[in-house]
Amino acid sequence: MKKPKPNHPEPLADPERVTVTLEMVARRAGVSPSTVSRILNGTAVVSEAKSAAVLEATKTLGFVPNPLARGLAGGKTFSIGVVTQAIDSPFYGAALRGIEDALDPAGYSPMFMSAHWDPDAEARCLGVLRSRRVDGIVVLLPRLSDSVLQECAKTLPVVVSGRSLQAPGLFALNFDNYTGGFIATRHLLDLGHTRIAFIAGDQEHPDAAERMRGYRSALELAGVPFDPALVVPGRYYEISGQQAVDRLLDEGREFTAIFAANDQMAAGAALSLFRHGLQVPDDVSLVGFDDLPTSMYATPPLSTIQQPAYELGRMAAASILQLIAGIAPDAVLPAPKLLIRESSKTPRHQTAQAQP
Amino acid sequence: MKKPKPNHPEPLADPERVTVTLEMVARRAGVSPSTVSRILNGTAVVSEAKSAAVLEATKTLGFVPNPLARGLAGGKTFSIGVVTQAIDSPFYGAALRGIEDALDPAGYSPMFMSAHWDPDAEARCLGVLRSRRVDGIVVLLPRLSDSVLQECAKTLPVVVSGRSLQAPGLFALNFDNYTGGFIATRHLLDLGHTRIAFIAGDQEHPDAAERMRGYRSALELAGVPFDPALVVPGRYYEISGQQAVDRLLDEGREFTAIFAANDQMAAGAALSLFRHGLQVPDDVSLVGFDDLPTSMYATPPLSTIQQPAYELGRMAAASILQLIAGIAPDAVLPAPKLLIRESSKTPRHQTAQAQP
DNA sequence: TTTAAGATTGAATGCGCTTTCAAAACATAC
DNA sequence: GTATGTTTTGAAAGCGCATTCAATCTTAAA
Repeated sequence: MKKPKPNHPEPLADPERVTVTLEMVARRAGVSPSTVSRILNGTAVVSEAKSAAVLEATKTLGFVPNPLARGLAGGKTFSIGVVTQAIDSPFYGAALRGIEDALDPAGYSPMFMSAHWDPDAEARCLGVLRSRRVDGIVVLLPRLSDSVLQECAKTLPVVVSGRSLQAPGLFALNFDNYTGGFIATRHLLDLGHTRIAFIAGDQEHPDAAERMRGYRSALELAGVPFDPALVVPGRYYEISGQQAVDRLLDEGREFTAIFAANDQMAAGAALSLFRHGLQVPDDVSLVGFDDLPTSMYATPPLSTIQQPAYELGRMAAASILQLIAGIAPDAVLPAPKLLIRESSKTPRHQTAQAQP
Repeated sequence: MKKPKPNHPEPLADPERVTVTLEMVARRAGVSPSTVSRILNGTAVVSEAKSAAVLEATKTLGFVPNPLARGLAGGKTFSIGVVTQAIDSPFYGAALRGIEDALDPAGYSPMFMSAHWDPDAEARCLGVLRSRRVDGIVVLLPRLSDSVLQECAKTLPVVVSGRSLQAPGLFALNFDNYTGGFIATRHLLDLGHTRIAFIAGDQEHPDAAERMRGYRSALELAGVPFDPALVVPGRYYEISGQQAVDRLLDEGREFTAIFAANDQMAAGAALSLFRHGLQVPDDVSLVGFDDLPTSMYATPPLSTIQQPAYELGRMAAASILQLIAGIAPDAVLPAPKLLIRESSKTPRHQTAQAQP
C-alpha cells in the first residue's frame, strides 16, 4: 500500500527550502491572507501597522508570489507574447533586447516565438501564446492579414510593427520605410549615379513595398527614368542579394550603384561583386537598409539607413503595457536616418561589368 | 451597491468565446473530470469507449488545457528557462532557434533572458526563472561559478554549455574549444605562416582560455616559438578585434596572419586592416572562430572554425528534457571543423606593416 | 458459484492567490 | 447616547487542473 504523499513531491533536494506561501506570511504578520494580498498588490488601503508587519514578514520569509497562482486567480500572467519572424536574425535580436529591457522593470516577462515568415506558423504562435494566457502580444512584422490581427485584438491587446492599421485593442508601430528608401536612393543620386540597381524585398511585405516606392519616387523626382530591368526581387536573406547581383551581371545590365532593401542582401550583393572582381565602392557603390550591428564592420563599412531596431522593441513593449493599462499608446518611431560610410562614392564614368 | 460580478471579467469582447474547461469536456463526454485528465495526460488506462468520447468532446469543444492551472495543480509549467549572455548576438540567435525547435514538439516553451555577461544579472535571471516556476534551466556560457550552478541544480535540472562539470541534476555540454584553436592555428602554420597573431577572448571564460591553449599547442608542436607580444586580449566584440589590430600595428609587430578567437573580433580585425590599407588575405591571412551566418558573406569570406550553435541549442534543449524525465543525457557536440574560405592563404615574404 | 485480486472510475481535496461579501471597527451626525 | 455612514479586515469561494482515496466493476482463481 502506497503511503499517502502530498501532490507535490519534495523539492529535488534541499528539504530546507520549502516554498513560502502568502498564507505563511499572513500568519507570521498576524493578519489574514486577503490582507497580505491587498498590501502586496496595493489593491486597497490598509492600516500602517499591518502594512509594515506584512512587509517585514515578506522580507524575512523571503516570500515570492507564485505567478501561476496569481495567474489562475487573477486572470493575469504578467507575461507578454512576442512573435518574430526569425529569432536568429540580427535585426530581431536587437528588437528583442529592447523588448526585454522595457518589460523587465514592469515585472513582465517576454515569451518569444518565431514564425519563420510563415503565416500558418504565425497563426500557430498566436494560438500557443493565447493558450499560455499571455496578457498581450506583440507581433514584429506580421505576415498575417490585417483582419486576422484585428480579430485577435478583440480578445487580447496586440501591438504590431511594420503595418499601419487601426482597431480597438490594437496599436501599430510603423517605421517610415518610404522615406528610408527615398533618402537612400537620393544619396546615390546626389553622388551622381543614375544607373541604380535595386534589390527589392518580398513585395508582399508592406515595408518592402514601401522601400521600393521610396526608390521610385526619388528617381522620378530627379528626372531619372525608372528601369524595371534594374530591379531584382529578393527575400531579405544574404543569398538573395548575391543571386540578384549575379543575375544583373549575367544579363549584362549596366549600373554604377546598388541599393539593397536590407543589409543582409547588401552583404550578399557585396560577395557577388567581390567574386566578379568588382570593387566597392570604386566600381559599384552599395547602400543597404537597417544598419545591422555588423554592417559598420563590413569591408568596406556599409552606407545604410538606420532603423532603430532596439527602439522599436522598447516602444512596442511600452505600448503593449499601455494598452493593458487601458491607456492609448502614442509612441512614434524615430525618422529614418542615412548613415554614409565607405561603400558609396561618386561613380567613375564607365558602368559596372563583370571581370573574369 | 456594486452588482455581484465574477472574478473574471468577460473576455475583452467576443462574448461568444467563453473559455472551455476540462469540466465542460467531462460533462459533454459523460465522464468525470478526473477521467478526462487521465486520458489527456495518459496518466492511467481508460476504457476505449470513454477515451474516444473524451477525445471527441475535446475536439468539438476546442478545449485547450490552461497551463497555469496545470502548473498550479501538477507542479510543472512545461516551460524551460534559457539564460544567454546576449540575446542580440548572432551566435546566440542560432542557439536559441535550436532550443525552440527542440522544445516545441515536446510541448515545452522556452523563456529567454539575457544576462549581458554580468554574473549578478545572471543570478537575477535564475531567480526570476525559478520564481516563474520553470521546469528546468539551460544556461548558455554561464559566468557564474561552478558551485553556484551546482547549488542551483540541486533544486532544478540545469544544463550548461561551455563548461565541463558534473553534478546531480546538472549536465554540461562542452564544445572542444582546445581542438578548435589548435586546428585553426595549424591551418595557418600549414600554409607557411610563422608569425601568427592571436586575438584572445576574455581569459576568464573557459572557452576563451581553451582556444588560446589550442593556439599555443599548435605553435609548439610546429616548433614555432610562442611570442607573447603577438597575443592581444579582447572581449569577443567586433571593437575588440579592431583595437587589437590597431595596437599590433601601432607597436610595429610583425605578423603575416591573425587568428581571432571569434568571428566578431575577426570582423573588427578586418576593418582595422582595411583602414590601414592592408589586404586580406594578400597581406595578412585571417581566421576566425564560430562560423557566424554572416561570416561566409564577409569580403572576403572568412575562414573559420565551425561551431554548431544551432546544434548546441538543440542538444541543450533535448538534454534538459531528458534530465526532467529522469534520464541521464548523453549528448555530445560535434567535433570542431575547419572551414577554409578565402581569408587565408600562403604568406608573401614580407610581413605586415601599416601603409599610410 | 464464491472470493480475492486487479482494473477502472469518480468524489473530493488542494495547488497559492485574488476577490467578493459581510462582519467588525471606527468616525460622524443627530 | 443612539443611529448612520465609512473604512478596514477576515472568511470563504473559487480560478482549472492533477491526484489521491475509496468505490465500483472485471476477471481469474478456487
